Amino acid sequence: MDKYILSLNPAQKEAVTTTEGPLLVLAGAGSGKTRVITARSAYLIYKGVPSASIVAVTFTNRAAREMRERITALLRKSRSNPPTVSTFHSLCLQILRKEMKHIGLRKNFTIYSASEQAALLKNLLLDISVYNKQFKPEVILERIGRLKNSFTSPEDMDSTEDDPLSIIVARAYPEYQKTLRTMNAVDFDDLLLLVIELFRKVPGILDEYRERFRYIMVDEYQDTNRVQYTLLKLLAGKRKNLCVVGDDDQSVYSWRGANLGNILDFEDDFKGTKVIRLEQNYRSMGNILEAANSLITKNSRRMEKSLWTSEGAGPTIKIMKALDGEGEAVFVVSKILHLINSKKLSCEDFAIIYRANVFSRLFEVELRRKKIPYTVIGGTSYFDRKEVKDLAAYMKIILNRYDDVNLLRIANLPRRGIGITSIGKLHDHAGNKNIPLIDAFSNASGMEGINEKTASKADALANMLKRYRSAFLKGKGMAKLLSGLIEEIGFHEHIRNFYKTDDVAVKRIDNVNAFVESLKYYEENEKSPSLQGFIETLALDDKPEKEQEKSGVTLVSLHSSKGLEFPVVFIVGVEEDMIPHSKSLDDEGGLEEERRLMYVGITRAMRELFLTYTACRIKYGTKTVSSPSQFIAEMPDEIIEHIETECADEEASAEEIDIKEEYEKVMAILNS
DNA sequence: TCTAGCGGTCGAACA
DNA sequence: GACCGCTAGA
Ligand SMILES: Nc1ncnc2c1ncn2[C@@H]1O[C@H](COP(=O)(O)OP(=O)(O)OP(=O)(O)O)[C@@H](O)[C@H]1O
Repeated sequence: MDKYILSLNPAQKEAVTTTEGPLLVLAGAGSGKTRVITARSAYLIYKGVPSASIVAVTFTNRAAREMRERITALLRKSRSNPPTVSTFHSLCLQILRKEMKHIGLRKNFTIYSASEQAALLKNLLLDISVYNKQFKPEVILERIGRLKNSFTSPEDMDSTEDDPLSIIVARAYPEYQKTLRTMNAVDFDDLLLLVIELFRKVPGILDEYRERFRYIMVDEYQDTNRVQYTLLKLLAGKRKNLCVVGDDDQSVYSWRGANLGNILDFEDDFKGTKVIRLEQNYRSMGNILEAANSLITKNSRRMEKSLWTSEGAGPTIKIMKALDGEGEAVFVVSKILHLINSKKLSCEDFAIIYRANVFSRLFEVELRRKKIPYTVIGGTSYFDRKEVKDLAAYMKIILNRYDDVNLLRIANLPRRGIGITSIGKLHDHAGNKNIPLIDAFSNASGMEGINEKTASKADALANMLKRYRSAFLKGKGMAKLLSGLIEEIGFHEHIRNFYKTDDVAVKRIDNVNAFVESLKYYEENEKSPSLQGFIETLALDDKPEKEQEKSGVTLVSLHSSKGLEFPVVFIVGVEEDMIPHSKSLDDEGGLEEERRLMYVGITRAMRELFLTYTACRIKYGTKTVSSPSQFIAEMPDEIIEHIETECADEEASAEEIDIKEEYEKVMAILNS
């Protein structure tokens, strides 16, 4: 520990040893902000503060996991437990699970993912007959989310707006909240909002948590929203031992309500705040830093900060134009191979960073072709696969019998003779009688418009789910149970029917098996495993350590790359309409946020940075001409170098023919 | 009630 | 290109 403290610079040291009162660490990329939080946590414990009194909040579960590991390593000698390190959402979920009775949530409530939210909203719009194809559920959800995150309850909604979308939102929002509660479900926003509601309603509980979390630290503070801010303010209470670190230039989540005001006004909101600036960058070589600095100064709305490095200039920044998306992938991967061989770098030293997750595919194909291992962060994981989501839906309705959305999903999957019309009738019946859908299934016999055969099928389904419910809730041998369920519903046959070709079906079945495996893994590695716990893991994307193998080249979106670092970084698809994204430009301040995103990407690089773009790209199935991003021109000419690609890799042209073939093969694997 | 096939659409990022 | 919703026909 002492040694670690010594390795900090004076400004960092001051931040670490200022343990009481509000503290704002404001600093640019790579200046050691995260390290301050890690060191400060360890320092507090070292000074005798119980670990249980400390909470550090990070933005992603991945970041939380890494920080926990680092702190644990620092504490090795003292044999203390690590403090709570968690995201806002996980932290709030933990609180809600314990205190749910105070705010009317029932046991085993479900967290709805984006697609479940959309399914719920769509059903409900149809029910109250305001469904309008023009306004997609996602658009309405975004508006609802914005209302929720500005603490606008359905009651105090401004009803003076009369454009069609606002009218629909006004009708949908109250229903949406009501339906979530009847289904004993919450969305991501609710996790935080309900905790705030709880704290306001039951001050005793708030006091309890204030006593418990005496020291609060927040990483990536620039990306917190009003709700998160409110939560922090409540928790910090009079003690105000709140330490936040952030960089206004790295605020890239305005679409989730991130509010720069939180960081800009921190000093006003917390009187007596100590502000510490860190100015030395320990991550990047000079040229990289210069490119980042000169880009970001094009933004008008920012806090002045300086950032320097004691490192040399290092290599120039390489800009590369490829013919098309595939050419870009071929170039990047051959460059990686080349650097691995010539500079003794390992795969883990490389990252390929893109604006949109779809980009990962092209690179995955090429990496596989060259047999280079890689890890994709974010995007659609195999937990998002249809067959996995179907099984998860079974588990969710088993866990929470009010979860109509997931019951609807699996009611006739695999086909069991309960068709759309019957489901519609059952749904209406449940709605009229105010009972959960599953009860309508059990009482289907004799219901108008439902024939006996269907009724008995519905009843059988309800019974089966009930049977599994009592078995699963024991929390033991769940993987076996799931296998049994898969068998009983004939899921494998269903998949074989559904996907005509053997190849694809086999892959899908592999996914199913992998899902069973991950449940098994969870059971074996969790102190007190439960169905609920496993499902939460899925919802919060909080996978256990070992399952998250982090080896090989990293593929990651610009957003998720925040906080990471790599010796060599490729930012790909650096094109107009991509970065800046065409859809971002309508928003107020959209261009500046895109520039910050680019800034985040650039500053991930330690030694070498490549930016690539294409001459044309396939968009929505048609070839479109692309042009380099305006951000490229915003970097000083002296430090950039344009390099040629055509024939950069001699093999490439010779292998051209193979590529097509292998491409198809690999795509088939990836798609399954 | 289910399936195949067609046509329209396309707003990315995350817990 | 991929996904969704609709329609025709079994
Ligand atoms: N005092 C120091 N001496 C040497 N290296 C340091 C020091 N502080 C931090 N570093 C190193 O600098 C790099 C960046 O640190 P860190 O991730 O904490 O920065 P950050 O400000 O959180 O960056 P970002 O905002 O870009 O996420 C890390 O590799 C870290 O180990």
